[in-house]
Amino acid sequence: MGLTKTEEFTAEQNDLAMLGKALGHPARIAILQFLIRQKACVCGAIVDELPLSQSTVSQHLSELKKVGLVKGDIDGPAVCYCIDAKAWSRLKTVLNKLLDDFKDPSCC
Amino acid sequence: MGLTKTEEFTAEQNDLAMLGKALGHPARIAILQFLIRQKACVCGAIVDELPLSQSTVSQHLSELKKVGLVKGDIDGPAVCYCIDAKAWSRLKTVLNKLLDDFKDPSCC
DNA sequence: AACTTTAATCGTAATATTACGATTAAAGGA
DNA sequence: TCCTTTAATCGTAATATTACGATTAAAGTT
Repeated sequence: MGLTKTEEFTAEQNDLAMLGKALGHPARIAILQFLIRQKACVCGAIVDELPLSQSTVSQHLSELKKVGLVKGDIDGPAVCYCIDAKAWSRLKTVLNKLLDDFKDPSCC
Repeated sequence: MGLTKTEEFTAEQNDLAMLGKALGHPARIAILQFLIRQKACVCGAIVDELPLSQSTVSQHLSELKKVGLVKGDIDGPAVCYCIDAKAWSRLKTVLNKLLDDFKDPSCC
């Protein structure tokens, strides 16, 4: 086992879970915060900022790219990463839909 | 390895990551949605709703309890679960702080 | 062409997560 | 008291994640 039963859940549930998972590591939160703060965002600058090796940072970046939150533009031998505005706004929508659905305690 | 370097990140980053991780599985999203929808929320009802075994659901519930999003009140031999309104509102605050920090593409 | 810089990928080891059946513990009912 | 119901925990197996060093690939420079 150890294999998530993706097929058994709705697309919305899997979508939210994928995004949540992407946010589920402090290094990836740190990367996103850094990309928000900085306007220039060469990969090397992220590596310098984080207490992790280059290969590990690259792995985290690739998770964030996989869910689309971050995109990278090749710039010479370097890569300029940044937040994908469209994906970010979708993240907000999807997450706020869940967050705002809960209104009233009313139980327990 | 395989061990997250928690000490190297800020409390805020770890906090956000913990919450994100809790949302990072479709079963846990489904549980939260169910708890939002239903007002009564006996554990057995959640097990019936999900395509997972009782023990697996219990494990997911315990993850959600660990981060405080869900609390359980013992009610005879059953347990009534519900969303912790305070934790939920903290989740909203913390998450929206991150989400709203990003304004402008301006890069790449 | 040879060299440098930059980032992705490979290989590997350790730890974590997911899932299930079986067992246990707690509470109520017969 | 014994039995039933309900949910947590245990034990276990499979898969996933995290992290690193080493290597590779791509792009520019000399």
